[in-house]
Amino acid sequence: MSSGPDRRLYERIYLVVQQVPHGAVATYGDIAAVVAEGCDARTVGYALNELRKGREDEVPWQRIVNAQGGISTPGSLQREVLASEGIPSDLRGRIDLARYRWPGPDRDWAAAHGFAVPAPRPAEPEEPGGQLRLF
DNA sequence: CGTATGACCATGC
DNA sequence: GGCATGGCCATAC
Repeated sequence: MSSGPDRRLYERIYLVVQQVPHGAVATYGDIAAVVAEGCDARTVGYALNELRKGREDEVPWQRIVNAQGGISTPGSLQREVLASEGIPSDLRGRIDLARYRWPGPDRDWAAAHGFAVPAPRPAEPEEPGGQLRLF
């Protein structure tokens, strides 16, 4: 069964992206791990690219960044919007994932929508050398 | 149906 | 740390 959902896959990707709250970011790989059905990081980027045709305001595409905390979209729009949401980027244009990364979808929500919830990974080590957290 | 492309990622040098 | 390569999966032609 479930053979060949085409654009349905995109809708599922959008659904997961919509779970990323204001003030947080997720990586393409994070989204793919939740969708997990014939979906990988690249497919997520492919799906989000389709949003540029008029659905930008339906899905918080700006909260999706690459695995290095960098912005993969051209221009500075995404970085500006994230900054307005309280997510700063350093001089290299990278976001502190250890601090702003979305922990994943709510377990009940995921189960209700048939998504697999990947096991929570051990907290990533913050930058050694005295990275001072503000809290 | 083979080839090329893409808002990716992990690995190796 | 940066650059090159392979792998990954879905679409377009």
